[in-house]
Amino acid sequence: MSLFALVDCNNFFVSCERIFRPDLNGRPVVVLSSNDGCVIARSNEAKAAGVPMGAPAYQYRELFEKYGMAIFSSNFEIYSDISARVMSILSSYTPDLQMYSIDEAFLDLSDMSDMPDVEALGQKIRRHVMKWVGVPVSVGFAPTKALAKIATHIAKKFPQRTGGVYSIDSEERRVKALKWMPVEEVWGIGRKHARMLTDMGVRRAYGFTMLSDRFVKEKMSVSGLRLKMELEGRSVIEMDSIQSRKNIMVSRTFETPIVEFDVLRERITAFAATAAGKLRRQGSLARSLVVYIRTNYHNTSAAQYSANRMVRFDFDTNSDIEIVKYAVKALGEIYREGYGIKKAGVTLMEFSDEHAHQLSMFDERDLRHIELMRVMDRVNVEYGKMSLRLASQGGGLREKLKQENLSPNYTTDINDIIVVHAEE
DNA sequence: TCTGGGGTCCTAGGACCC
DNA sequence: TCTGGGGTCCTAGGACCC
Repeated sequence: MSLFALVDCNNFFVSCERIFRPDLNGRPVVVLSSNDGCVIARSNEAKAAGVPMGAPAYQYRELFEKYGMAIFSSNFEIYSDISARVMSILSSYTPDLQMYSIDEAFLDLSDMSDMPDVEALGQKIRRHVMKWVGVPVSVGFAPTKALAKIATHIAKKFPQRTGGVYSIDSEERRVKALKWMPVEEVWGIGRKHARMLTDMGVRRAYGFTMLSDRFVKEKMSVSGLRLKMELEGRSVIEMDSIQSRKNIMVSRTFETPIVEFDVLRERITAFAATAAGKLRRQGSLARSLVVYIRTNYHNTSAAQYSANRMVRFDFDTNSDIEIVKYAVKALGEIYREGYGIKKAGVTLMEFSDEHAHQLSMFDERDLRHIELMRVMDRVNVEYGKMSLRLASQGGGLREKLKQENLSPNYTTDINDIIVVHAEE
């Protein structure tokens, strides 16, 4: 019998900001996307005030004002750091941990020698994370990942009754949960499929599991079928760990569209260099990349253009210099004069392990790059990001980003470390 | 005037090869 | 006149996730 726990941080980005601003507990808080464009995290109070997920910030200024909401620009340096601390605590419960996203992880407890008292275990995890990191979490237990998702959903939705921990550990609870769960909130059923299902009169997860396998597969492909099996209690969803990611993407939306090739090249260069740095940090080499550019699709009156180009390298590499060279080449092939490019990005693909890599006789990799990159990464850790960079990448990633409400990097930048005033 | 960034998986069609 | 079938790669798009 399989058993999974899903641990999910509550309103994660907001909770991160509150660690350093405890005065904001109980007050409405929102966190905005890059460029301060739209809302990507809300406290319970902000949700209650009617701020939807993904809301464009400019449309909600009045509401923010009315409720005296605290507004933060997103600070992913802090969030990643807090996330790593939470994950490290969770991994002390089982080595079989799959970080599913920045704020949640599945713990595979199937191999535990004796069946744990899940209620007690869940509470222990909650206290542990709260005490050592200061982030509230919800915990759900179930025999499959999709059911554990629902269990966590229930724990979060009814904190008073569940104490933040819920377990789907009997057929009775499974059916009860599915009969309660709205179909559009089920993990794996998105807008399109939810619409199709409710149009047919299927409004709850339970109704979805009553459909025929054939129908589900035809309309929702094998992913839909796997989901159905999971909801029925058969564990079939496997997940790779975050360490074996298949792509690394760096992209940005520009505040003002970019028309000139030289400006665009500078941005693409910065994206490629940032992606290469991430690649080195996870100890991988890449074999290919995709560069994409597109105009603003919200602006329907302007001429639209979007394109992407894949290039395969002559050899596996993680050098800024090589990767930037290929990215600029790809950009050159898709660039068209006269379009205002609103968003662009670089994705690295086809990874291999840096250390397992065998130098072939025909390997054209310039070995001097390896040492150069090592030095560059070291300098940047010691003296701050972007201290050392390629001349062609301009001001780097943050250039032209609007971030009016950015919090300091309390935990990751020595200059921003929190100061405690002690009184006698 | 303003609308994120980073991922995964699946399917279908065309090119090309034998 | 007749005009296969299987495999792989690439591209593009759709749907979903947090």
